[in-house]
Amino acid sequence: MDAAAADERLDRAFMALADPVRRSILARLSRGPATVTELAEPFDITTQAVSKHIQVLESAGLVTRSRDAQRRPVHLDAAALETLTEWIDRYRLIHEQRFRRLDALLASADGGDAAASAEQD
Amino acid sequence: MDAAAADERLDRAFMALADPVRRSILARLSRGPATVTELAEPFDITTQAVSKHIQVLESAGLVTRSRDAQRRPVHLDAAALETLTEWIDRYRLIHEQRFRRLDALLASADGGDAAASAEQD
DNA sequence: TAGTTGATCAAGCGATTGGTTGAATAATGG
DNA sequence: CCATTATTCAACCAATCGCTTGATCAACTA
Repeated sequence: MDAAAADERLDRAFMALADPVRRSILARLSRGPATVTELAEPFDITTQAVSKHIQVLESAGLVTRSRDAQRRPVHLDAAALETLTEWIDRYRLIHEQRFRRLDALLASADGGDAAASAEQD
Repeated sequence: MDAAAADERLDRAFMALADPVRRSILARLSRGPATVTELAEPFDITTQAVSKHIQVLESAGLVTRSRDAQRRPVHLDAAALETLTEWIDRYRLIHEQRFRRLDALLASADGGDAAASAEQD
Protein backbone atom coordinates (compact mmCIF):
# COMPACT_ATOMS: atom_id res chain seq x y z
CA MET A 1 0.00 0.00 0.00
CA ASP A 2 1.55 3.33 -1.10
CA ALA A 3 1.50 6.50 0.95
CA ALA A 4 -1.41 8.11 -0.91
CA ALA A 5 -3.59 5.05 -0.43
CA ALA A 6 -2.71 4.89 3.25
CA ASP A 7 -3.59 8.58 3.51
CA GLU A 8 -6.96 8.02 1.91
CA ARG A 9 -7.65 5.13 4.23
CA LEU A 10 -6.88 7.36 7.22
CA ASP A 11 -9.25 9.97 5.77
CA ARG A 12 -12.03 7.45 5.56
CA ALA A 13 -11.34 5.87 8.94
CA PHE A 14 -11.38 9.14 10.88
CA MET A 15 -14.37 10.35 8.88
CA ALA A 16 -16.16 7.12 9.77
CA LEU A 17 -15.52 7.71 13.47
CA ALA A 18 -16.84 11.28 13.25
CA ASP A 19 -20.44 10.09 13.29
CA PRO A 20 -22.08 9.12 16.63
CA VAL A 21 -24.25 6.47 14.99
CA ARG A 22 -21.21 4.77 13.49
CA ARG A 23 -19.28 4.99 16.77
CA SER A 24 -22.25 3.41 18.50
CA ILE A 25 -22.28 0.64 15.91
CA LEU A 26 -18.60 -0.03 16.56
CA ALA A 27 -19.25 -0.11 20.31
CA ARG A 28 -21.90 -2.75 19.73
CA LEU A 29 -19.61 -4.74 17.44
CA SER A 30 -16.84 -4.77 20.02
CA ARG A 31 -19.08 -7.22 21.91
CA GLY A 32 -19.46 -9.48 18.87
CA PRO A 33 -20.77 -9.56 15.27
CA ALA A 34 -24.29 -8.45 14.39
CA THR A 35 -26.59 -8.19 11.35
CA VAL A 36 -27.77 -4.95 9.74
CA THR A 37 -31.26 -5.35 11.23
CA GLU A 38 -29.84 -5.93 14.71
CA LEU A 39 -27.57 -2.93 14.40
CA ALA A 40 -30.43 -0.73 13.20
CA GLU A 41 -32.74 -1.63 16.08
CA PRO A 42 -31.51 0.95 18.68
CA PHE A 43 -31.78 3.85 16.21
CA ASP A 44 -34.68 5.92 14.90
CA ILE A 45 -33.44 5.66 11.33
CA THR A 46 -34.20 3.23 8.49
CA THR A 47 -32.23 0.05 7.89
CA GLN A 48 -31.19 1.60 4.57
CA ALA A 49 -29.46 4.41 6.45
CA VAL A 50 -27.72 1.90 8.72
CA SER A 51 -26.71 -0.13 5.68
CA LYS A 52 -25.01 2.99 4.32
CA HIS A 53 -23.25 3.59 7.63
CA ILE A 54 -21.90 0.05 7.49
CA GLN A 55 -20.66 0.60 3.96
CA VAL A 56 -18.78 3.65 5.21
CA LEU A 57 -17.22 1.61 8.02
CA GLU A 58 -16.36 -1.18 5.60
CA SER A 59 -14.71 1.11 3.03
CA ALA A 60 -12.67 2.55 5.91
CA GLY A 61 -11.52 -0.98 6.74
CA LEU A 62 -12.98 -0.80 10.25
CA VAL A 63 -15.36 -3.72 9.75
CA THR A 64 -15.64 -6.81 7.58
CA ARG A 65 -18.67 -8.84 6.51
CA SER A 66 -19.52 -12.48 6.18
CA ARG A 67 -22.53 -14.45 4.95
CA ASP A 68 -25.21 -16.40 6.84
CA ALA A 69 -28.19 -17.18 4.55
CA GLN A 70 -29.74 -13.82 3.61
CA ARG A 71 -27.99 -12.12 6.50
CA ARG A 72 -24.69 -10.22 6.15
CA PRO A 73 -23.14 -10.20 9.66
CA VAL A 74 -20.76 -7.34 10.40
CA HIS A 75 -17.51 -7.92 12.30
CA LEU A 76 -15.20 -5.40 13.94
CA ASP A 77 -11.63 -5.22 12.58
CA ALA A 78 -9.55 -4.30 15.60
CA ALA A 79 -6.34 -4.12 13.58
CA ALA A 80 -7.64 -1.03 11.77
CA LEU A 81 -8.44 0.62 15.08
CA GLU A 82 -4.90 -0.08 16.20
CA THR A 83 -3.55 1.69 13.09
CA LEU A 84 -5.50 4.78 14.11
CA THR A 85 -4.18 4.86 17.68
CA GLU A 86 -0.70 4.42 16.27
CA TRP A 87 -1.14 7.44 14.02
CA ILE A 88 -2.43 9.62 16.84
CA ASP A 89 0.20 8.45 19.31
CA ARG A 90 3.01 9.19 16.91
CA TYR A 91 2.40 12.93 16.95
CA ARG A 92 1.23 13.02 20.54
CA LEU A 93 4.46 11.43 21.71
CA ILE A 94 6.68 13.65 19.58
CA HIS A 95 4.92 16.64 21.10
CA GLU A 96 5.24 15.38 24.66
CA GLN A 97 8.88 14.49 24.20
CA ARG A 98 9.46 18.04 22.97
CA PHE A 99 7.78 19.34 26.14
CA ARG A 100 9.94 17.17 28.33
CA ARG A 101 13.03 18.58 26.67
CA LEU A 102 11.69 22.09 27.21
CA ASP A 103 10.93 21.35 30.85
CA ALA A 104 14.45 20.07 31.36
CA LEU A 105 15.84 23.19 29.77
CA LEU A 106 13.70 25.47 31.94
CA ALA A 107 14.70 23.59 35.07
CA SER A 108 18.40 24.19 34.38
CA ALA A 109 17.95 27.85 33.27
CA ASP A 110 17.52 31.10 35.24
CA GLY A 111 15.54 33.56 33.07
CA GLY A 112 12.72 33.16 30.54
CA ASP A 113 14.79 33.98 27.43
CA ALA A 114 16.08 30.44 27.22
CA ALA A 115 12.50 29.24 27.07
CA ALA A 116 11.68 31.58 24.16
CA SER A 117 14.53 30.26 22.03
CA ALA A 118 13.78 26.66 22.93
CA GLU A 119 10.19 27.26 21.84
CA GLN A 120 11.40 27.62 18.24
CA ASP A 121 13.00 24.16 18.11
CA MET B 1 -18.99 18.06 30.69
CA ASP B 2 -22.11 15.96 30.09
CA ALA B 3 -22.26 12.95 27.81
CA ALA B 4 -23.85 14.80 24.88
CA ALA B 5 -21.17 17.49 24.94
CA ALA B 6 -18.42 14.85 25.12
CA ASP B 7 -20.06 13.10 22.17
CA GLU B 8 -20.10 16.28 20.13
CA ARG B 9 -16.47 16.94 20.94
CA LEU B 10 -15.59 13.42 19.74
CA ASP B 11 -17.56 14.14 16.54
CA ARG B 12 -15.56 17.27 15.92
CA ALA B 13 -12.20 15.75 16.85
CA PHE B 14 -12.52 12.75 14.55
CA MET B 15 -13.97 14.93 11.80
CA ALA B 16 -10.99 17.25 12.19
CA LEU B 17 -8.59 14.32 11.74
CA ALA B 18 -10.43 13.14 8.61
CA ASP B 19 -8.76 15.83 6.47
CA PRO B 20 -5.17 15.30 5.23
CA VAL B 21 -4.39 19.03 5.37
CA ARG B 22 -5.42 19.19 9.03
CA ARG B 23 -3.46 16.04 9.88
CA SER B 24 -0.45 17.57 8.20
CA ILE B 25 -0.91 20.74 10.25
CA LEU B 26 -1.01 18.66 13.44
CA ALA B 27 2.16 16.85 12.37
CA ARG B 28 3.88 20.20 11.93
CA LEU B 29 2.58 21.43 15.30
CA SER B 30 3.93 18.36 17.08
CA ARG B 31 7.36 19.90 16.46
CA GLY B 32 6.34 23.24 18.00
CA PRO B 33 3.89 26.17 17.62
CA ALA B 34 3.48 28.02 14.31
CA THR B 35 1.56 30.96 12.84
CA VAL B 36 -1.21 30.70 10.24
CA THR B 37 1.08 32.00 7.49
CA GLU B 38 3.79 29.49 8.38
CA LEU B 39 1.27 26.65 8.46
CA ALA B 40 -0.16 27.70 5.08
CA GLU B 41 3.22 27.80 3.34
CA PRO B 42 3.51 24.08 2.35
CA PHE B 43 0.01 24.01 0.82
CA ASP B 44 -1.41 25.21 -2.48
CA ILE B 45 -4.40 26.83 -0.80
CA THR B 46 -5.09 30.34 0.51
CA THR B 47 -4.33 31.43 4.07
CA GLN B 48 -8.09 31.90 4.50
CA ALA B 49 -8.60 28.21 3.88
CA VAL B 50 -5.86 27.32 6.37
CA SER B 51 -7.37 29.73 8.87
CA LYS B 52 -10.64 27.81 8.59
CA HIS B 53 -8.82 24.50 9.06
CA ILE B 54 -7.29 25.87 12.24
CA GLN B 55 -10.70 26.96 13.48
CA VAL B 56 -11.92 23.42 12.93
CA LEU B 57 -8.97 22.03 14.92
CA GLU B 58 -9.54 24.61 17.65
CA SER B 59 -13.27 23.90 18.01
CA ALA B 60 -12.35 20.22 18.29
CA GLY B 61 -10.03 21.09 21.18
CA LEU B 62 -6.99 19.72 19.33
CA VAL B 63 -5.11 23.03 19.26
CA THR B 64 -5.05 26.28 21.24
CA ARG B 65 -3.97 29.75 20.22
CA SER B 66 -1.98 32.57 21.80
CA ARG B 67 -1.09 36.10 20.79
CA ASP B 68 2.15 37.64 19.53
CA ALA B 69 1.56 41.11 18.01
CA GLN B 70 -0.61 40.57 14.91
CA ARG B 71 0.30 36.88 14.83
CA ARG B 72 -1.88 34.12 16.36
CA PRO B 73 0.45 31.19 17.05
CA VAL B 74 -1.18 27.76 17.10
CA HIS B 75 -0.21 25.15 19.69
CA LEU B 76 -0.93 21.42 19.73
CA ASP B 77 -3.06 20.14 22.63
CA ALA B 78 -1.76 16.62 23.21
CA ALA B 79 -4.31 15.95 25.97
CA ALA B 80 -7.12 15.97 23.40
CA LEU B 81 -5.22 13.48 21.26
CA GLU B 82 -4.90 11.25 24.27
CA THR B 83 -8.69 11.34 24.77
CA LEU B 84 -9.10 10.02 21.23
CA THR B 85 -6.69 7.12 21.65
CA GLU B 86 -8.49 6.26 24.86
CA TRP B 87 -11.82 6.15 23.07
CA ILE B 88 -10.49 3.92 20.30
CA ASP B 89 -8.58 1.64 22.67
CA ARG B 90 -11.62 1.04 24.84
CA TYR B 91 -13.52 -0.76 22.09
CA ARG B 92 -10.46 -2.30 20.53
CA LEU B 93 -9.49 -3.89 23.83
CA ILE B 94 -12.99 -5.13 24.60
CA HIS B 95 -12.99 -6.76 21.18
CA GLU B 96 -9.57 -8.35 21.61
CA GLN B 97 -10.40 -9.61 25.07
CA ARG B 98 -13.49 -11.24 23.61
CA PHE B 99 -11.31 -12.92 21.01
CA ARG B 100 -8.91 -14.19 23.63
CA ARG B 101 -11.82 -15.76 25.51
CA LEU B 102 -13.03 -17.33 22.27
CA ASP B 103 -9.56 -18.66 21.50
CA ALA B 104 -9.35 -20.22 24.95
CA LEU B 105 -12.73 -21.83 24.45
CA LEU B 106 -11.75 -23.22 21.07
CA ALA B 107 -8.49 -24.57 22.45
CA SER B 108 -10.34 -26.60 25.09
CA ALA B 109 -13.17 -27.77 22.76
CA ASP B 110 -13.33 -30.51 20.12
CA GLY B 111 -15.93 -29.46 17.47
CA GLY B 112 -16.93 -26.10 15.95
CA ASP B 113 -20.38 -25.90 17.64
CA ALA B 114 -18.89 -24.43 20.79
CA ALA B 115 -17.45 -21.63 18.71
CA ALA B 116 -20.83 -20.83 17.18
CA SER B 117 -22.49 -20.43 20.57
CA ALA B 118 -19.60 -18.43 21.98
CA GLU B 119 -19.89 -16.14 18.94
CA GLN B 120 -23.24 -14.91 20.26
CA ASP B 121 -21.86 -13.63 23.57
C1' DT C 1 0.01 59.29 9.96
C1' DA C 2 0.09 56.22 6.19
C1' DG C 3 1.40 51.86 4.58
C1' DT C 4 2.26 47.06 5.44
C1' DT C 5 1.65 42.65 7.50
C1' DG C 6 -1.17 38.86 9.65
C1' DA C 7 -5.44 37.12 10.16
C1' DT C 8 -10.49 36.91 9.90
C1' DC C 9 -15.19 37.87 8.03
C1' DA C 10 -18.63 37.30 4.34
C1' DA C 11 -20.73 35.54 0.44
C1' DG C 12 -20.83 32.23 -2.97
C1' DC C 13 -19.91 27.63 -5.45
C1' DG C 14 -19.40 22.66 -6.52
C1' DA C 15 -19.08 18.35 -4.11
C1' DT C 16 -20.32 15.41 -0.46
C1' DT C 17 -23.01 13.87 3.66
C1' DG C 18 -26.83 11.72 6.20
C1' DG C 19 -31.24 10.95 5.63
C1' DT C 20 -35.64 9.71 3.16
C1' DT C 21 -39.03 6.80 0.04
C1' DG C 22 -39.74 3.30 -3.34
C1' DA C 23 -38.19 -0.47 -6.02
C1' DA C 24 -35.13 -4.38 -6.80
C1' DT C 25 -32.26 -8.38 -5.52
C1' DA C 26 -31.17 -12.59 -2.95
C1' DA C 27 -31.91 -16.38 -0.04
C1' DT C 28 -35.09 -19.01 3.06
C1' DG C 29 -39.05 -21.81 4.18
C1' DG C 30 -43.97 -23.42 3.67
C1' DC D 1 -43.78 -21.97 -6.72
C1' DC D 2 -44.85 -18.25 -3.70
C1' DA D 3 -44.53 -15.41 0.28
C1' DT D 4 -41.38 -13.71 3.59
C1' DT D 5 -37.13 -11.93 5.34
C1' DA D 6 -32.65 -9.42 4.94
C1' DT D 7 -30.29 -6.30 2.42
C1' DT D 8 -29.10 -3.19 -1.19
C1' DC D 9 -29.89 0.03 -5.19
C1' DA D 10 -31.65 4.44 -7.03
C1' DA D 11 -33.17 8.93 -6.94
C1' DC D 12 -33.84 12.77 -4.39
C1' DC D 13 -33.33 16.55 -0.65
C1' DA D 14 -31.51 19.74 2.89
C1' DA D 15 -27.35 20.66 5.22
C1' DT D 16 -22.54 20.88 5.45
C1' DC D 17 -17.64 20.89 3.61
C1' DG D 18 -13.52 22.76 1.46
C1' DC D 19 -12.28 26.31 -1.11
C1' DT D 20 -12.35 30.74 -3.57
C1' DT D 21 -12.44 36.01 -4.06
C1' DG D 22 -13.04 40.45 -1.99
C1' DA D 23 -13.42 43.24 1.93
C1' DT D 24 -12.43 44.26 6.72
C1' DC D 25 -10.05 44.40 11.15
C1' DA D 26 -5.91 44.69 14.11
C1' DA D 27 -1.26 45.69 15.11
C1' DC D 28 3.24 46.87 13.95
C1' DT D 29 6.63 50.13 11.60
C1' DA D 30 8.90 53.62 8.48
